[in-house]
Amino acid sequence: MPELPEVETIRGALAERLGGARVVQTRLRRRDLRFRLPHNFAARLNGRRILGWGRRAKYLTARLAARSPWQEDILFVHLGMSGRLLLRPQRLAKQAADKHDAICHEHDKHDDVSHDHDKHDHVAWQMETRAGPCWLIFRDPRRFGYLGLVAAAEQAAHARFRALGVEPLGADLTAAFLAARLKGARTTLKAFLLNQRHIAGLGNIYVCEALHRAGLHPAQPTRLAAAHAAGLRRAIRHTLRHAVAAGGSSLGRGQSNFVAASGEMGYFQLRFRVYGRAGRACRRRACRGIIRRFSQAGRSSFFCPHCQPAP
DNA sequence: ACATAGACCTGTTGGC
DNA sequence: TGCCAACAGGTCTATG
Repeated sequence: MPELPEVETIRGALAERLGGARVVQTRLRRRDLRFRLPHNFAARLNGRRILGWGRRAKYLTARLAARSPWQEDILFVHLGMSGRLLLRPQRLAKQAADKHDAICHEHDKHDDVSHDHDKHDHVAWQMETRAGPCWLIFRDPRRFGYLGLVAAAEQAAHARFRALGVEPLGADLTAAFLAARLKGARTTLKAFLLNQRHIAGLGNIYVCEALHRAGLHPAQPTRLAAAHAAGLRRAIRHTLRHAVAAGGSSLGRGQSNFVAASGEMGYFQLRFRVYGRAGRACRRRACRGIIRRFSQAGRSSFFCPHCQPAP
């Protein structure tokens, strides 16, 4: 789910709903996420006000007000593959929490929201907002996601952040920068764009989409593609901006895997040009190509053989 | 420096 | 219907 557009969509929703909120309490159900939760995690959060919600690459960040004698901290959230953040009104979430704590009787599995707790809800925060109390829930079945805390002044140097490349929608991603990095790399476009050390925030979906928009084959060597840096840059930014405007993507049928904080979901998946469309017609006007899928570094790549000629 | 494979987890889907 | 294999938005590590 969560590539840059999804995280950005969640950030926007949280900023709206939880801007200036105060953490009342933190409930932990399991600490063994991809990385273990920090010690004193709950104690370091409880009582603090959230000054703002941000995003760096695929990380969601919350800036926590200084509490003497400490300084401002950053709470960061990586959603991994299956992570979600859910907002629940106080009453419903309390029922869910109590029910969960009461050690799992069998519970009915239909869609009654008042029973909508889940065995994969690992962390829950009770928040006091302008509009009243509510719960923010971190749910992640696969537990590839994780949370962390870092002093605001040390964020950039933190192990999870220091190696990250430029923001794809930021001013640092210039054609010249991209061309230089492409020339210096000895790999394929697909691997290059997935590598967060160059550009941070793209994942499998948006790399496939951006390469199609740019007319470049995912297996093309980066050195040969350096001449197309300007077009590739444009395609990346175009793809991401459209996806953010559409509220990100939600994959899976019936039940969305991406639910923004307030419950709405993204619609960009309706506009995929290549991702998940193997065997279907290319969507570019007047193109008769059929989308193909192949495996690259263990991940699926999708491309149109007409628009993206083999290297 | 890079490619590949495997690891970490659980859930869903498609074929037989 | 059941069972099983393949696959899924992401890193991270080990090995060649």
